[in-house]
Amino acid sequence: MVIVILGPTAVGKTKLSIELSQKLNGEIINADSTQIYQGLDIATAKIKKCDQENIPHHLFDIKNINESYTVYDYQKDCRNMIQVITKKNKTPIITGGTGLYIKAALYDYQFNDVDETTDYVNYSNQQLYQTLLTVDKKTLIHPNNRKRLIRSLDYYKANNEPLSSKEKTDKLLYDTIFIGLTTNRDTLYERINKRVDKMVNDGLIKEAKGIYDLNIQSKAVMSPIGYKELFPYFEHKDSIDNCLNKIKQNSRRYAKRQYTFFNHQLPVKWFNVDFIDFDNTVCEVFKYINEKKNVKLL
RNA sequence: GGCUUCGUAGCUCAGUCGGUAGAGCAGAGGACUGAAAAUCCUCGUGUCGGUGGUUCGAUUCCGCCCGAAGCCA
Repeated sequence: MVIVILGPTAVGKTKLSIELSQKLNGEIINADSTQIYQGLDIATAKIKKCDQENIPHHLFDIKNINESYTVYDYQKDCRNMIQVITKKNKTPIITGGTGLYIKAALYDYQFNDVDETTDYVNYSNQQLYQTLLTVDKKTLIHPNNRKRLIRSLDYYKANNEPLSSKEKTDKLLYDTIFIGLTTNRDTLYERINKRVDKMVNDGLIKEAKGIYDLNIQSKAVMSPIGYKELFPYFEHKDSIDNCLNKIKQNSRRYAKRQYTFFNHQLPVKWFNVDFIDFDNTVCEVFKYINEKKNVKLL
C-alpha cells in the first residue's frame, strides 16, 4: 500500500506526512521537484531536520543545484524507494506538490529515448512548429510552446514516430491511496501570502542572495518560486516589496495550476483542512485510509 | 467663491464626429509523457459619477448636482 499526500502549496502536506508516518509506520518520499536540491531550503519550504521526528525522509537534498534532475530520474528513484520501504514492511508516504512526478512514478509511464543533438537556436517557433507538422500532423502542441515543440522533434528523431501517437496510460502500478489536502481559495491565498512573509523572517533574502551570487542559471535555480523574483532587487532594478509581491503572486498562480493537474489527472480524495485543530484532519484521513484497507481485505 | 480638467471593468486608462464600449494589469478556466514551483493556451456586461433636457435614440451634446485634481482670488 502506497500513500500519496498531495495538494496545493502551503496547505499543510508536510505536517500531515509526519502525523501519518507515525500512525502507519511510514517513511516519507519527497514528491517536490525543488526539494530534490541541496541548498534550496527556505523558499521551497523544506522540512527541517529537527521537525522530522526521526522519520526517514527520502529524495530530499539528493542533487546539487548545478546538476540536472528530471521526471525520468524521479520515476526511477521513487520506484526504487517504494520497493526498499515496502521490503522493510513499512508504508511509503509520497508527499509533495509536483503532480507529474507523482503520476510518472506510480503509473505505467514509459519514457523513450530522445535525440538531443540538434541545436534549435536558429529556428523560430513557427519554423519548429511547421517542421513538427511534417512528421506529426496530429500534434496538439501550440506553436508558442517552444519547449514542447523541441521535445517532440527530439522524440521523433530517436523513435521515428510522433510523440502524439504514443498511447497514454492510466494503469496504476501500485495499490495507492491519493490523499488531497485542500481549503477554500481565500484561505489558501492568505496562507500563501503569510508564508512568504514568514520565509523572509527566516532568512529568505539571505538564501536567495547566496544563490544569486553563485551566478548559476541552472534550472534548479531558475525554476523554483522565491529566488528569481528577487534578482531584480539584488540588481537594484526593483523594490523589495514589488519582488516579494511577485513571489506571492507566482505562488498563488502555481497553486491554481496544481489544482488543475490534480483534479484532472489523478483520482484524489480531497479533505478540507481544519487549520484550528489539525488533529481533526489527521483523524479524518486516517479513518479513510483504514476504510480503504478493510475494503481491500474483504 | 471663480475658472479649467477629469469621473468608463477590481486597478491604470483608451474610445464612441450621438446608434449602450476595449486594451494592459489583476483575476478566472484549461493543457500537460525527460526543465513541471517549468512551459503554454483561452476568457472582458460594465447602472460609461448622479439627475433633468435636446433627440427616434445619450456613455457621447446641453443644464444642474456630487466627487477628485490644478490654477486664480
